[in-house]
Amino acid sequence: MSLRERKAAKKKEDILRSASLVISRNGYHNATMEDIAAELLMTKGALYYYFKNKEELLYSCHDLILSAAMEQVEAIFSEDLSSMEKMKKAVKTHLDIAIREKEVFNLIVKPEQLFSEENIEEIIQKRDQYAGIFDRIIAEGVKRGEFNVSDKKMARMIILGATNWVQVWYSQEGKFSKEKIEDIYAEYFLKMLA
Amino acid sequence: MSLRERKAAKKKEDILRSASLVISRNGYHNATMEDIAAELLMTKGALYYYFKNKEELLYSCHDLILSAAMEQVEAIFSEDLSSMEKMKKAVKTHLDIAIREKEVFNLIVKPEQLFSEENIEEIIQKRDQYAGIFDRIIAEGVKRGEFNVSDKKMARMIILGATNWVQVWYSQEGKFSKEKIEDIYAEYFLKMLA
Amino acid sequence: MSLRERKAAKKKEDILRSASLVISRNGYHNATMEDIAAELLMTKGALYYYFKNKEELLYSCHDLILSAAMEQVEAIFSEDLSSMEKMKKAVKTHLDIAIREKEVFNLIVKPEQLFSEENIEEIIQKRDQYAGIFDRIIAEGVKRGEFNVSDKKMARMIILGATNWVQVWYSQEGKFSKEKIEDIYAEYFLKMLA
Amino acid sequence: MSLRERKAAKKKEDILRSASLVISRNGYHNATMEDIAAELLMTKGALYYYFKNKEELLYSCHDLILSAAMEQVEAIFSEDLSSMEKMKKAVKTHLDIAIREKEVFNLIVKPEQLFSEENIEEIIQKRDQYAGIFDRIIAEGVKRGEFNVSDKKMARMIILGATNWVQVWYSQEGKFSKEKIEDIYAEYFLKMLA
DNA sequence: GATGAATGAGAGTTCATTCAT
DNA sequence: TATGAATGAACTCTCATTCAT
Repeated sequence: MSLRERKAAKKKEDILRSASLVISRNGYHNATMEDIAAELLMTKGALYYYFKNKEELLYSCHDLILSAAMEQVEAIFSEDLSSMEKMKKAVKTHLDIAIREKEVFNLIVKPEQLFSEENIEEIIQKRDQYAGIFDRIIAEGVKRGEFNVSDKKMARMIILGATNWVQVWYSQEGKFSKEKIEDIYAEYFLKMLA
Repeated sequence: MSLRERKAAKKKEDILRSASLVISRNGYHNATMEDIAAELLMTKGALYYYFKNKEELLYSCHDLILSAAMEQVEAIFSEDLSSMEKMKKAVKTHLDIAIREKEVFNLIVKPEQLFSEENIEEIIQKRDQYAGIFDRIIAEGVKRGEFNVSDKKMARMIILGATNWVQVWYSQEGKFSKEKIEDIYAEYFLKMLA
Repeated sequence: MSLRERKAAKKKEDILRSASLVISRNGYHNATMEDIAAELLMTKGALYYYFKNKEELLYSCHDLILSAAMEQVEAIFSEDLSSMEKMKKAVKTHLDIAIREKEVFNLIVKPEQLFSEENIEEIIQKRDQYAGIFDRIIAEGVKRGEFNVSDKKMARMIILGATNWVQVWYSQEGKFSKEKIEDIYAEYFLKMLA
Repeated sequence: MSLRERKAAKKKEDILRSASLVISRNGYHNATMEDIAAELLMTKGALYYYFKNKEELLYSCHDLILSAAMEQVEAIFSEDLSSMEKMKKAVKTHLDIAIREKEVFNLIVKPEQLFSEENIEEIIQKRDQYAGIFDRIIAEGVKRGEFNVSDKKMARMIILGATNWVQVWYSQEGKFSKEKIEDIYAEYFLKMLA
């Protein structure tokens, strides 16, 4: 990658970060291109130099975070740990991202309403892929005799649902630290899976 | 209440129902005043006779559903049942509404972004009040020795979070019936609380 | 048609007239919705109450004129006249409209570049239909022995091409009156067809 | 002319050719600087090294073609031929260019709308000069007794109008070959002038 | 000479809201 | 009470043009 390309890539990342920020502040639907640009002291026109349109900018934003999350959780699955340990770490990772990326994470929620057909399929697929890692952890745990669940998929949905929800109510001012929350959530889930 | 007032109240309810429908169909941000009015064969101008503005219409919409939910869950709490039974019924009720009212239910999720200061406080308060009933069920269960949890509030958050999340992925075509989902969810939660 | 409807229809016509005017003044591509609205002391937003979008407004504009032209020329064809008389009158009518509606008439020229697939077919069809009347006049003249042409279609193309071109150079200030132009054109064409 | 200047002149020609191509493909108003540059694997910024702005580029484009046409038709006029032969050849040449340069040729149509005062005068003048050659052919033919027309200018306008119009409907797929069209047009015109 | 990047003005479009009738 | 009509602000997107490097 040439210097130019690296610079451009960096700029794209900056824009994505700015977009994430604005989305977090104003919510997805009130995040205008103007806002996103202003955050970087650019004009909105410049954004179109890097992204075809708003949808693609937002799509990239979403993709960036989901890809990172996937990488991390996949790595955890590959570690040499008990299934309970894996789940504990995976939940913590997921919570960590869900809290940190609050709003952007939310784009995953209703992609059908935000994205057009071009992108929607890839999004759904990636989302399923991500959820699939949790399924594999659970399945492995059941096989190893660590977990005992009546329905694996439903268990995963409860886990991801509850953790996704965290970003709805979580705020720095809350009485619980992020670490504390992560511990308690993991504990409850393991109890549920046991 | 005079006849005129009763007529107006009825019309308001009609509008709210229409709004719920449109929101469920198009998603919150794509529900225009025009759409809502069209559903009732009115013109959008008429809506302003009954509601000050869009926010208030949406607020009422949200309030209607939350109030109904509260009433039902409160009733369950007052019944003469074991805490486990109460929780099971409450979860089922909550799931039932979350699935049926999909989108409108979502207004609860990010009220800060949708409503202005005037309404926001009341919404948060009502939401907390609703969550409080679940807190009371858990507290009662702990006192009675039915439940055994390390942190009550967190347990409630997991339960409501997971159930709220249902509407994100649930769709009639899914392989699980609503009843089946309700049973499994209740089972997992009770295991978690035990 | 109710009073309301008639009022709306009248307004639509006003807009069309205004659009024609602005197009004539600024040229097709520089005629903005703002300009068209300003001409009527409206705001551009109001135009969207009457027309779905700019294309449809322009399409209606074009359709109005072409339809009127068609009606007139069709009537001439039905008259009890010699083919030469018919052609003379048809050419005059065509020239009359081409001169009066200068710019709007030009929309017919390159519809492929201005209109989307939805409208394009209908436009082409109508245009062909209009040209068809001239074809019929020529064919009739040939059958009656009044005209003597090697290729009917090509003759029509020359006639319509030359008359369409009039609006390119014609301007009130020119040394020829409209009537004079019409006479000379007709004379030349008849000589060509003889 | 220095080497440098010659190089620049060559590049200018390349750009003009590219511009013609893009205009022909997309139509005048949809030909962006970006498109024109891309055709030459340049960036649009570079175009501004050779041309002051878009208008001047387009002006040059137009000028190039008109100049070439003028040269050819002027040469025909100077040949030792009957007026009828001259007109036949001139018409064929004109048709040839009109068909080949379709869109660019169209710039001539409404120069008032495309060019600013700076260029407009020169364009009109050149256009009149070009038309003048046809006038001279006709005048010569009249003097020689080959042609018999009531109004020379009008005759020329019909001829150029009809031929200009060709590019509106002509397309390779048509049932007539370019040669056939040229023959028929010439035949009709000569009949008209006779 | 040429590029990548940015600007800024303006276009079309949408929609909550208002108001005379 | 309700409607038709209009407003105005906001938004996405485009493109000719500029300029440091």
